[in-house]
Amino acid sequence: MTNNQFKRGELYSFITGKASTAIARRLQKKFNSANLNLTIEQWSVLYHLWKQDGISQQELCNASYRDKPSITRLVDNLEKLQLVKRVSSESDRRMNLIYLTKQAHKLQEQTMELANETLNEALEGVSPDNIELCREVLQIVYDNLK
Amino acid sequence: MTNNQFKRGELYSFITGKASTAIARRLQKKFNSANLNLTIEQWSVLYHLWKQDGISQQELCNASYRDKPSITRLVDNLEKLQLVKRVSSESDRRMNLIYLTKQAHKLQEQTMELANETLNEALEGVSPDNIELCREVLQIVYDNLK
DNA sequence: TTTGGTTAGTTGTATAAACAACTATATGAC
DNA sequence: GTCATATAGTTGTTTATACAACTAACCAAA
Repeated sequence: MTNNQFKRGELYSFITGKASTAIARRLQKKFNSANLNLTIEQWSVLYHLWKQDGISQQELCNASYRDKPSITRLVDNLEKLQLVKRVSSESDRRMNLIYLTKQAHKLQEQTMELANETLNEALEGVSPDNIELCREVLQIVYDNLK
Repeated sequence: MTNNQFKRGELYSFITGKASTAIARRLQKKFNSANLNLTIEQWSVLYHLWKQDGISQQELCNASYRDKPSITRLVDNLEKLQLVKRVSSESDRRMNLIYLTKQAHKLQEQTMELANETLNEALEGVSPDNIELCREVLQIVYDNLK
């Protein structure tokens, strides 16, 4: 019984923590080695803005699965680093539209390359089919819980 | 090129964040609903102590993939909650051996049941074979990066 | 037994997440 | 138009993580 519980627990630990934190740490170390003064969380916000610039903080919340205070503070820090600018929306003055600076645009290519590099290292020895299957399982997990 | 980068990025987000944080959040909500005044991180430390009581903080670091300051503070908070006690080792006075309290032992069954419940909800609709395959992929990812 | 290096743990500081309480703006019913 | 309600964002507080610098204890070579 207890034994069985711990078997599930091992499964739990694989799904929740180990692999994902290992990837994040590896990428963070690559950023640090490249003297990019940027956290993975800040990068993940830039990532959404590279896809679509000038979206609101609320849209950043939805895209990055964070709550509003988290985005407020991430945008605060990104503004301090002069990587984004808050621009009050003309049509709805409650909204801040977040725009990338020139400096942030310059970061895209280098950081995405480091992210791809990290992913290649992480998935070495895993077949494309198994990568896709794993991705599908994780998507189902997310959909089951959201 | 940029397009290709973003395809990898999507894969990246699945592996790193969404599924695992969704599971952790769901379990935390179950703890809160049950009026268990306990964070997932605190629970994960108790989890290792349920397997083996009286291990050192360093062993907790290794088991839970955290650095020493993280464990120091988690043990601080668990001590405040009267769930563990630090006992200085007789054989090596540098070491603290961490022991569960009676109260912590009582939490095991209930919290493991909630964890199993969460895992069942998360993996609904995923075949055992695919669960195992996904677990193996995540193990390889971890081994590749550690 | 002294010295130098290693290991276990703590403390300081910065960043981030979760939750609650708050302000300001917009919107819809009347 | 006024008022209730909803939405966008901010602020305060607690907990957690990462990294660096630190103390205390151990250990081994001289």
